[in-house]
Amino acid sequence: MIFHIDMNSFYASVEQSHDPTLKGKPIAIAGNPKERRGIIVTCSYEARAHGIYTTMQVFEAKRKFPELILLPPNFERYRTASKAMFEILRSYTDLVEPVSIDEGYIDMTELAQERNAVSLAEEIQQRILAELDLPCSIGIAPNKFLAKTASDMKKPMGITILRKREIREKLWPLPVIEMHGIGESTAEKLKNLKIATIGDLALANPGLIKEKMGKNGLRLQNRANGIDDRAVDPESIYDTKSVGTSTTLPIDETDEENLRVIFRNLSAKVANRLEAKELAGPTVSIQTRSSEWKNRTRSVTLRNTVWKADDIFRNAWQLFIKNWNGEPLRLVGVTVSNVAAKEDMTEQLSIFNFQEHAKEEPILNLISQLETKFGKNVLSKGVKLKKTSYDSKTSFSKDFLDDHERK
DNA sequence: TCTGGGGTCCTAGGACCC
DNA sequence: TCTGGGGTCCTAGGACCC
Repeated sequence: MIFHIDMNSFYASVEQSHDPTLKGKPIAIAGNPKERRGIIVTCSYEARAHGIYTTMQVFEAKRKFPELILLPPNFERYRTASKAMFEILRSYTDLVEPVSIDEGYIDMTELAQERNAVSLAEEIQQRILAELDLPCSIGIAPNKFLAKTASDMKKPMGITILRKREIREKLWPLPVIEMHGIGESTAEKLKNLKIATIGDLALANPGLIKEKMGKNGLRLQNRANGIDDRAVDPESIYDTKSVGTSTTLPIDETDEENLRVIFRNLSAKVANRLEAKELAGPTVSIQTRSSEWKNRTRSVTLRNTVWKADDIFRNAWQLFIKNWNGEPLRLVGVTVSNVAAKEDMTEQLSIFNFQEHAKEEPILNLISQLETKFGKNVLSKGVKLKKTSYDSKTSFSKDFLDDHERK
């Protein structure tokens, strides 16, 4: 018995709860109202009634509906409300899995033995409304996928049950694009296979699906048949894989010095967030988006984990300089991935300490540059960094030598 | 309607190991 | 000198979600 709780236009609702004079009014949260590239992040139902929607450009929204009340985001406020909401959920069971700031699953199997599921959902919904002044929709179903689908069916303040035996009647008539996990691209692919509705997908030949769409296709087909065995996992929230930040630039940028400053700032931001979460990781990557919307990523995996702004920046900048052809850039980003809790990396600590205090900085810098340029495999396994010397004879992998020995 | 910023997962190829 | 079969790790790109 899984519940999916989905907060209704969360940011806008939090603002309305914070300032009740905004209730019943068309409001929207916009990234940066003054920026040319600001977009609508969330808007109230009143705003939606006037054709305003998420991802719409701010100037377009204003043009369409001049009376729209625009508010800057206040993420601290949203995080606080989110925490309080999940605390209410946890007062029912520990089996709470936050999915994002405004939605999560709870496994109510045990509680539903003694109490009616709908009345439990009503109570949760009423408590969130009474205690936090926030509306939500709840989906009730035998698994995550159906619960998520159900919570989407009635908004705001809906409670929807989706039983397995109702799939044919309630789920199958919907177009595939409505399905969680299917976006524009997959919908287009399915269209070419003459699959238009979720029912078409459910009943399609699995061999064909596997052939054309791989294992993801089969998973989607299972979901269409109401099959989903994912457990509610309260720990998943602690399982951060990457920490990154990116920014769309005010103008398409071509100036290397400006870009250097931007990369420095992005690296510092990532370092701060890693620090706050006590995470570090060995992989540094950069993202760029050209003025023609061409996206690129470049990454390097180092022998050490990094978390400091300087180390992140040094590697990010090397990656950038190595790959940038001078084209105007609309967006740049920096990410550290494969992260893990810092205290879990005791094995690495001696290397860090050594690196921090090394007198051999030129050597370490050289290694770092080589790694950025040629990848981690520049150094073969079992390389020893000695206190006073670096044994170059045994330290380069075969591949690297084949290509670069002479140099 | 030409589109922000935070993420996760998957695929495919290549290098490498035993 | 060329060959199986099992596997891991890394990189780049893409789809998707909120």
